[in-house]
Amino acid sequence: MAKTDYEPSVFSADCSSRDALELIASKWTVLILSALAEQPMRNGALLRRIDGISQKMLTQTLRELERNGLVLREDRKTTPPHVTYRLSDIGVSLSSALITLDRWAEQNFAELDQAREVYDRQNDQDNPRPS
Amino acid sequence: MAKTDYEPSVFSADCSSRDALELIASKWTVLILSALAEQPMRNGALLRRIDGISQKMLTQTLRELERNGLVLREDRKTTPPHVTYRLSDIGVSLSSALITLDRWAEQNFAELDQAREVYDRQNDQDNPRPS
DNA sequence: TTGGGTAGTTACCAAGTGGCAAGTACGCAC
DNA sequence: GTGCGTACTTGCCACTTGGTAACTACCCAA
Repeated sequence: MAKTDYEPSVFSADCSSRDALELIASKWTVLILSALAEQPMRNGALLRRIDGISQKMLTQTLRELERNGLVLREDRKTTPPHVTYRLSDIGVSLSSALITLDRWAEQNFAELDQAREVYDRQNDQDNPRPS
Repeated sequence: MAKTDYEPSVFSADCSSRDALELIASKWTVLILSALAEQPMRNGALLRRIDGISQKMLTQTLRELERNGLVLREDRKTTPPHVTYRLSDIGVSLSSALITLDRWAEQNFAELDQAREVYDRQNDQDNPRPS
């Protein structure tokens, strides 16, 4: 049961830091936490900010983040519903690392695209489709 | 076709920086790049360093990283085979951000575990399983 | 001729991810 | 009482992820 007997390392499958890594190293997690780092948001605002996310994935990911204490959910219990999500302290501590990832992706995606093109072209040459 | 017409942002589903984010924000990617940041390694060494990874996922992820230019594959074409993987320059530029994630997970997983326990206990109370 | 050593590849299968669309809840304005 | 607005929840279904195990390739040593 006690997983903390191990030297805590993400390289060890038994250490629950691996679980933590799996949670935070996911596309929707990165985007949601980055969005909430800008400012606290409601469900609808997140839906609009994060292009392409579905209601289902948003709710599902928010629940998981809330469950792990990274996001706080404030429900005013009004009608119509008014629910606000914000980062917890520990969520804030994570968000800067995640935003670094965002920026890296935004600054370097062109180079990745180019490398992919080169690689695929070479691969097509190596394995030419027999006509 | 030209995706760069958009303001490049991971929040836009059409920007290929989103694809880049999806590539780098994955568990095995983070672990492999972090391992290679320590030193260049061969297939077997990576298998040993990254506890729990299968040969299949290792090869698959390495290919994808190579395809995107983050990892360089050096094959000595000897028998028995001797293949070394190392980070490219752009891979190195990414690795520090990824290692920050590793460290965050290692330092904070206990707090996440605790939050999860609290959340689940409350949830069980709210929805008691009818006996 | 058989087995070892390295780096794979392939087939099969179970579980998870994620989209879409329809349904739920509920008090308020009309 | 009908519909609106918000925040979900559910069911269905396709696609992806990822594990296991067996197989390939090649040269060398015993």
